[in-house]
Amino acid sequence: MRSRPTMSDIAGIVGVHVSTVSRALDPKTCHLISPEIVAKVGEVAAKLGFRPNAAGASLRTNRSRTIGIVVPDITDPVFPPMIRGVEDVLSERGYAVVLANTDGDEAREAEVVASMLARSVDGLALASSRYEDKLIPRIGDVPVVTVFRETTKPVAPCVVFDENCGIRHALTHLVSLGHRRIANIAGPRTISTGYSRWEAFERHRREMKLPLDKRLVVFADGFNEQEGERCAETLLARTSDFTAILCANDRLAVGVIDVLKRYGLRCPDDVSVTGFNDMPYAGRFVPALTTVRVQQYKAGWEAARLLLDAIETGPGRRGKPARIVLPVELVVRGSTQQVASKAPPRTRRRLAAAR
Amino acid sequence: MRSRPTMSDIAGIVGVHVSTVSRALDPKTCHLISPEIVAKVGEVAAKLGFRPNAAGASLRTNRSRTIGIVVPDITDPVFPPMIRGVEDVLSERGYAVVLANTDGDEAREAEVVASMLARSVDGLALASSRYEDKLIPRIGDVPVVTVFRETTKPVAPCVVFDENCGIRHALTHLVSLGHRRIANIAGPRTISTGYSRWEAFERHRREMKLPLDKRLVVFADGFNEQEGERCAETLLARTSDFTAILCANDRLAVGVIDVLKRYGLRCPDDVSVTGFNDMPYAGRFVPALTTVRVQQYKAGWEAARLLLDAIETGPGRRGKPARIVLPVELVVRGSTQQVASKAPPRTRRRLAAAR
DNA sequence: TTGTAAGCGTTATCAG
DNA sequence: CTGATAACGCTTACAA
Repeated sequence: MRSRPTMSDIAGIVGVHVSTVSRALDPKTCHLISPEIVAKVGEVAAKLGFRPNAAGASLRTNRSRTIGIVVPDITDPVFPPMIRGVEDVLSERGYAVVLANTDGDEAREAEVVASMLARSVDGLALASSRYEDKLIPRIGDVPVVTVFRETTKPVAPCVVFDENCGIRHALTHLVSLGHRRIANIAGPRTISTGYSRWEAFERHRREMKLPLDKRLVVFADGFNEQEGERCAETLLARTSDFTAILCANDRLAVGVIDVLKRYGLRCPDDVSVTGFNDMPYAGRFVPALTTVRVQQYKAGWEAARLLLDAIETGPGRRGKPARIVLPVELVVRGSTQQVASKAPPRTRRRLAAAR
Repeated sequence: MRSRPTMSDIAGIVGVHVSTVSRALDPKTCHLISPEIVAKVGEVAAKLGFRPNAAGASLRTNRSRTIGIVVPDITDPVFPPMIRGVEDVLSERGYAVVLANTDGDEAREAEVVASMLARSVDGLALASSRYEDKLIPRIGDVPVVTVFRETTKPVAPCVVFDENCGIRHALTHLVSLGHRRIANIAGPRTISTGYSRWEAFERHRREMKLPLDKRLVVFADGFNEQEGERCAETLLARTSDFTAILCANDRLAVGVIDVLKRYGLRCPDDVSVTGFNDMPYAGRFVPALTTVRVQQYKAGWEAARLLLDAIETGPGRRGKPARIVLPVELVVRGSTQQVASKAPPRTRRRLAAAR
């Protein structure tokens, strides 16, 4: 019927005071204690299987050696590597990670953040923030970083990807294959990746002097296959006058390709498709996705470093928060191909046939 | 410079004692307090944005409304849906989830479990346990369930899949396609899935009177693509006299298919391959994997229910712990095919050519 | 180098 | 119905 051993238990056995035990056990203060006692205390602690009660320490210090990670949905394959990156950095420093999903719901996000704050997390990594975020300023004085995403106003440090460069690479690639009429399945502009990938597409479309046709741009309400399908349907209902589709992420691209197939259009033969993220296994899909590779694990890793910095330097918030932009890389695979040279584009012909 | 509001703050404002505030705020005890005070307290709490300090409560009650999930690697696609299942059940009940990876390392697992126990988790969901597990009995009196895996001795409730049935389905399927010489890339027998899938293979191989050839069985040291590749190399170095390979999971199968391709063998034309788990996107791979679908999300969901039961009924340890076996389903896709009818098998011919 | 004592925020027990 | 009080396990001035 023994409950967990406490410092008093150890103190009792060794014959010293709890505070001595506390000091002996803490690497930062154990030099204040005579080596013999430190040894003795360590020994007894080990024998009893002592584990400091985090609640006691947390109550006293207002720190919990716990950080929170908030993601829209852990089931989206881009997040696990990021989470792993955070965990690898933090667990080495003795931090535990509490995880929550929001499904992109703002109210839910507020709830889970509140629940984490109630648990005195020492920091928060948010992969769920909106571009115009109202939540972060309300968090107060616990360090926050955003990862994969950022906010319009630089209210917290962030780790993001070079979206602009990624889109430019994808577009340049398509153009180099002879594509001119390129559709864009864009992400939700309410979150930074959606916004900036769309903006980059428009910018480079202009710079590359590609034709402007508003029908070729469709906005998804989320980054998933289902939305990819819906947007592809919308696109095809508007026009079939395109030879390539640039998608704001891989899951959208997957949905798009499904719909193309359903309409009797082949990818890449009839329509080239690009994604973004290089999600795990994207190279094994049929067709293998041409996409922009981002460093998911690295992003989590860097976010954790940022968080540790902020936690350990205290609230020394001077100047703008850090903004780490990770480089990206185009990965050319099977979903893109030289445009069919002869007019009329196969797209149009096949679509007509499919109807 | 305001720190987080506490119950005393509320008590001060409302003009009652902290204990009254505590009672008023707790749904279980608020009926003891006059409705007006309950209302008033609730109001002030809301206005201040009060959040109970979990550390205080935890210190007092020895419960934290937190549970731990331990997985080998969150980056393995089978785990996120399971984790999501756990989270969905628990977060609704106000529990937070702390997550840790072990990479299958026993010492690491002991560490993270200890770290979670130090944080007074109310329960533990382990997807990282070994078949002969020494850790669980040492955990003491906090409820544990294993998920995806079980232990030889039923030391904790578990949620597992009907491995035996799954393997039987896969094998029956291959046999119905005319395959007789079927290799098995088995998982590590140190964990229950590896062991029971291998055992099921042997059992049904005998029952179906398939030829016994020890060269056709190779054991992986882990459930990943790299091990799949290594085992396929080993297999091919031993013999090429088989027409199908049953793999203990999808990631092994993916690795196996890579190696086959490298050797100039096509899947499924030359060799049929089956996986296990139906990991996310397995149907989009090339070739689309024929595999055994398991209910990953459901497993997490059930595990969480089991944990809640155990937590809320207290240590009512009577009889054997629950063992939930979830049904599985064969999903036939593109990686299996009728065996080439004419001898000699193409396998042998192509392999010779490849050398 | 070690002991003392206070207190972190909450809840449970006991009075009133 | 409400208040007083103690205690959970730990850290940290401060005192010795």
